[in-house]
Amino acid sequence: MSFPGEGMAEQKIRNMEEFAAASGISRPTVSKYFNDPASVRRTTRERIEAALERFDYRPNIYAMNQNRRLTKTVGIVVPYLADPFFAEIARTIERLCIAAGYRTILLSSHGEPALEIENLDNLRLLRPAGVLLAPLGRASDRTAIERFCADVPAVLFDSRIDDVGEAFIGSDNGQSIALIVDYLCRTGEPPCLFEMKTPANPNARKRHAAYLAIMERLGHPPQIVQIDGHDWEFEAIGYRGGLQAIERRRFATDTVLCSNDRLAIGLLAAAYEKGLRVGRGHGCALRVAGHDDHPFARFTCPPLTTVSQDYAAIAARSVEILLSLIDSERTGSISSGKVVLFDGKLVMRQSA
Amino acid sequence: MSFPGEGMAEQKIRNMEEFAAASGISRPTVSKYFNDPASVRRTTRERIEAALERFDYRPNIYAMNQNRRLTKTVGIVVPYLADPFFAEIARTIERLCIAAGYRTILLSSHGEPALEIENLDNLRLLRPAGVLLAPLGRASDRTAIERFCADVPAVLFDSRIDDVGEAFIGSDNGQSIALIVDYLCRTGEPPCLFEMKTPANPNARKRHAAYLAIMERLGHPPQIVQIDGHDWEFEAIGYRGGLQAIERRRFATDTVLCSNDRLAIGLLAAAYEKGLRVGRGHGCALRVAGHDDHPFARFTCPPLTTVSQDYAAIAARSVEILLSLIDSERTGSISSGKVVLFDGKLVMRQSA
DNA sequence: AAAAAAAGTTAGCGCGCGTAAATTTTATGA
DNA sequence: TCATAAAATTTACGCGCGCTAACTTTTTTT
Repeated sequence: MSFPGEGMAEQKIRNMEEFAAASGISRPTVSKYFNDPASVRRTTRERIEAALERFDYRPNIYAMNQNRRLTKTVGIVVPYLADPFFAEIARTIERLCIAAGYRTILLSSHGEPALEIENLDNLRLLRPAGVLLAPLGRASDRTAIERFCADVPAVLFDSRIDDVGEAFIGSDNGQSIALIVDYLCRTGEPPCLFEMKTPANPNARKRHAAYLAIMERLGHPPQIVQIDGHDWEFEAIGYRGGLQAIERRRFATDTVLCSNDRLAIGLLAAAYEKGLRVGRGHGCALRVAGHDDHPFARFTCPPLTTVSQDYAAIAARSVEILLSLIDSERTGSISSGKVVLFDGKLVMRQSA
Repeated sequence: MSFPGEGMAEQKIRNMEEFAAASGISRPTVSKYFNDPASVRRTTRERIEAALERFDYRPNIYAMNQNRRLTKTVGIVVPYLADPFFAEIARTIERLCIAAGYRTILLSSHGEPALEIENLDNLRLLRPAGVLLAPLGRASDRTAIERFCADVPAVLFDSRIDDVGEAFIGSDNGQSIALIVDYLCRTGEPPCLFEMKTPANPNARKRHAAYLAIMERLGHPPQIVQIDGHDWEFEAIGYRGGLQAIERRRFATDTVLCSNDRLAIGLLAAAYEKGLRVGRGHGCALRVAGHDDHPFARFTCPPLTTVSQDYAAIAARSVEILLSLIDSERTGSISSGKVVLFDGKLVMRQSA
């Protein structure tokens, strides 16, 4: 029954049964359509889509996921969402997953190992088709993550945990550190490395090692300034550590390479407070470089010279590998611990 | 059958039926327990929890949500997650919801109105118990949000849309702008207002109005510098607009009040590039103040003087109201458009 | 101690969909 | 044209849990 003035407001569709009846197609075929529109005949598809416009029905997610063997959702877990770097890479990943026909669920561990495990436990209940995981790193419960990866197809990115997960996508810290150190040495004094004493992130360790290697190759003695701090508030850590390092004259040269941009932002604030002019011009007392090309690095004073991580590529490749992994899970083929590292690019600004 | 050395590895529990049998309790009672552990007798609860330790069973979320009238999840929608301000307030909200026994699902509209609607559509499918929504503002599809709020208990925060949602929690822009303008006038020249021409956020309009009001009351002519930009990359907008404004000498006084901190961060970068020393000391050409006490405002050069939003209070109150709303939804009582505004506090740093 | 209240048990339906097997219809091509 | 393959349909069952009613047991009250 249709009332004048009600437009398309026909009967309310409550479930797939009713929708199938209204569209003149059997329910199993409609179900097939929703699982893969291309799996039904063109004429059938058109009839369903015509009905779809009239009734705007959408299948019940819970009922779908309860019965499907393969849930059409992928989980995304990042270590610290309040860091715009992770917010942006998560967003890029989300886009790609949705474009591939998956739902997405974004979780942040907020720097807490317990929360990381809780996130994985909760994810497991959702029976996701796959998971993209950027672990906390050192603080992560390796065993728990290993168990999780045994159950769920998982691709790790950003922070590597050796031999965990089906693949790892990240940056080549060796290449990027060599790049920036080489640049700094060519244009001025060799850099000191400014880093946390017990870094949460394994990248920091690789950067440390890469720094030692490149300095040795260039024939300079390594100068490392390690600062305290064990949470994810890197700006605050860099600021406090920077103040101390400046006061105690711990920087052996006038050039500092920070283990990451957020630390550098803190150091810039400390240098400003101490009246040290940062940059490479006349009258500058300090050169400061970072790593990552953080979204805010363009807007520091002075703008931060750094090495970019190609996070668009990291995101794209991570999703690509996960999807193929999900597919091979269905077909039964086996893939193993693939590692993909992308090169960083020098981003020259004013700070060094 | 129990194998030596296997420890607790007893039979695998597949569903609540099996778990109930293993724990010696009937399934309906176990179901009651999972819906509210306090609803069963203490001795029963202890028996269930003992079994829980042996088998680590957890009910199937999809089956639960399919049959429950009230899903134990709340949705959180923020306009732009790459802004640490929203990331942190979202986290605070998450904590509170989880503590209250709810699952949480975090979505970001990423500055795109279409995505905001999509988020709400997807949320609706999840039949959440309630939603905490920080809308995009001007760009939001008011009708769509209204429809959503008619179906789902929703509390709006941060950005108000008049007469939409059951409640709104935010900051008192009138109070906070008066506070900072008054401070700036007492300590130097009266401020110009630095804002976007067509701000995405309704708070910006209220701050504009509040600026006019307080300047009038203090007997100063208002000076407004409006800049172009219509996305959420406020730092970039503030930077470009700041460069132009400085070049064309559009600031009538030496003091600038930015509509928000991210704009201020951009302006600081522009001032630095133009060689304008920012601060309130001798030799400073410009005073810059912001609004919000953004997580990064402490680390700008110079550190940014601003007005803090009490986002802990905003988060707490939003959740509190939503939960009572959900509860009254069950009991049938009716509440109406409550509005709660929190005062800002002056955060004096070095930039003004 | 008996009576009342509370908690637990048994039994069974329903939710909305996936999926498999068997059957019928439609498209393909020689 | 007809045999054959491909697609769609029908039929039927199962997923894991919420929820209710009627009944039984345990606990609390007086």
